Amino acid sequence: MTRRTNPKLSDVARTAGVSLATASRALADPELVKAATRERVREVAAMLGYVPHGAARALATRRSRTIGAVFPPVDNPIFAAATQALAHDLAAAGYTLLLATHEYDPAGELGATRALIERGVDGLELVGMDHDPALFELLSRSGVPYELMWSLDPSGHHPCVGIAHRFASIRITQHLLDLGHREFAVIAGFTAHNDRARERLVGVREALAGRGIELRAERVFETKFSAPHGRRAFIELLGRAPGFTALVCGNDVLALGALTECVRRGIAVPQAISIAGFDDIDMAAEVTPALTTVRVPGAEIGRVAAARMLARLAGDEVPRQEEVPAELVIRQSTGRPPA
Amino acid sequence: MTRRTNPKLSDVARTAGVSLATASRALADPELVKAATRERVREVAAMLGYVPHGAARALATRRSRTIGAVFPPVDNPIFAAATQALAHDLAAAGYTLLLATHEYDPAGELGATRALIERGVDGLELVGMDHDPALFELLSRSGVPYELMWSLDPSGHHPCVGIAHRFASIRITQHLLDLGHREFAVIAGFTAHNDRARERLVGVREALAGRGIELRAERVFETKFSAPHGRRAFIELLGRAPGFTALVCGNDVLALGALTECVRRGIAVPQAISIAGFDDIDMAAEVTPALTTVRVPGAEIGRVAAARMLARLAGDEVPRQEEVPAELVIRQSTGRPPA
DNA sequence: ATAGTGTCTGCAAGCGTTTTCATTCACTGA
DNA sequence: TCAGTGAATGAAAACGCTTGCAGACACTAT
Repeated sequence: MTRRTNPKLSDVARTAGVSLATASRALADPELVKAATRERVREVAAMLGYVPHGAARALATRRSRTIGAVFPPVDNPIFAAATQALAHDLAAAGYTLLLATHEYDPAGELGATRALIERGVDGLELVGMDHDPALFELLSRSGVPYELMWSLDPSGHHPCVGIAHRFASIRITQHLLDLGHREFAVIAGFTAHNDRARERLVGVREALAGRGIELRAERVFETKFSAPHGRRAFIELLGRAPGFTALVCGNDVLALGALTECVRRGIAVPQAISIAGFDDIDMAAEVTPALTTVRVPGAEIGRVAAARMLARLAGDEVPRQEEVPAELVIRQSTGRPPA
Repeated sequence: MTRRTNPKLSDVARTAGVSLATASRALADPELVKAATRERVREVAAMLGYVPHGAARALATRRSRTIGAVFPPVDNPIFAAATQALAHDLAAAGYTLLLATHEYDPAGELGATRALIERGVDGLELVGMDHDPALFELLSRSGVPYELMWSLDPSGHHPCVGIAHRFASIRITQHLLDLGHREFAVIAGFTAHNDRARERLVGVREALAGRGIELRAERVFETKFSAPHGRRAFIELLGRAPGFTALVCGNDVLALGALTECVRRGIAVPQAISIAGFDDIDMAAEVTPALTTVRVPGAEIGRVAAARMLARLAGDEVPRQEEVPAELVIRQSTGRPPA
């Protein structure tokens, strides 16, 4: 069997007995062509199993109907939720998601972004504010519309949708302060190249400073976002500067790691130590004790980002910044400090 | 400021004082052009901020350097892990991932697949064996190389990489049988259009049948893969046909939902009820009691799928089927049944 | 009859690359 | 000196689609 090449539009046109232009219009701008012709073309297309050639179309129309997204690892549940929402909502509007990830490194992110732009994405979704200046330059040169997800831009310069990390962090810290805690420790994500991690840490510091409490340097540990790393960080803190009664974690995954270690060691949570997370991933409500955290609506961010991008591509105006609510969720992992 | 259009290759060529052909070669086939010329072209390209136009290149070369993947919701941690691995490994080889998802529905999957093929993907990754016949027809018509991930094809017809779900399910059920359990219940994922869910359920039935035990219909509940759904299913089973001492779940997310409800109700796990999951997501090891489960190496599946696809695109032969190991992981959520 | 008005269709010029084929040019060896 | 060789370059033809423009045609209003 000879591997016959896929039928192209000219084949459809010829078989249907119309010109290339008419065939194109019959499929793309149905109202421009007489009903009978249109039907004939469509039937022939279906019969031949015609599949449009996206690259050719993209070349002619200068649009790829493709949106790029550059994420840190999407196996982080919160990014997975956003990716899912993004892919789903874009697909509903006829767009497809080109996904690239990086390991929280500026070089990887820049390369990934460049790859997406080369693929001709119509728009680009990025995470956070911290980016290589070369990335912003690339963005403005290429003229691709973009959105920064997750954070809000203090400079008001970039279109973005996200939450106020620092403020949310202040609130959860105040919750612990209000419970009576004075001895704090923090397991943060790496703050280099990550404004979310940084702002959350700053939030803790500010909230404490507001009550005249200083966060001791040896009570802060930066690590990778994973449960095992969270556990190890907790062990490290316990060894290095014990005596804290409240542990604020950079995200839920880290908090769950710390929580597991507590269970393992028989440290009562929250009676001996209170633990707070950030993100409110699905599991936060499922573990015991359920985790006090800040709900970061990842899926909602993905949805809003998709909607904003689609609106912009349709020529509509959207607010420069869009804040989604980050709600404090008090569960069982935080309580009064031991007397 | 006039929005100057992006420089194209002809601009680079003119500025560098060479022909279009030479410019193209200088960037793509460096060895074909004299070192001096090559350098000049490259410098000009960098200076002008030239970014190749992917659609034009794809049209000319008939390759997009893009791989499509169609997943069920990627916010399921196990699929998220595979997506991450896939995107990462493809990127390392200069390919980008076009991601589409669906809600476990054949129509959505078919549409998503068609969209990817229209985008001109060089290869396609799908999940599982259950697909609309129209999808397979589309696949063979278009001639796009594809891989089925997650399962193994009993017919040996399709290229695939995955695990033997039924066998793994039999093993974890036998583990429970060996502990002395005789009263089983199952929370399964929806088995329609999902061979993994179906095979896992069949595995439980077969293992029980092997010991002369029948799985009662009212002890089986199919539901959506989410922790809340798992919890509700558990409550339903408890109300409908109590008395089971072993609960086998279609995946870890369902199992964690059931586990949470046990903790909530003070049902001792594993003393009163043993719970087994499937997948070994990160959280399985973090909860208390830690979950007995089958390790499905999602990231590994993604890696192997990427490697196989890249090899095939490079013209290499790969084995038609590749099985990745699915290991039984015995933790604390399973034990002897109550006397 | 004639001009005027739409509606439908076709021609052909792009879109920005890659790649085949031919050409030029500087060498080489006889 | 001259054909022969190989390396470097250029001209131009694809790749498969969209779309501006103009023509053909059937009407209607004058």
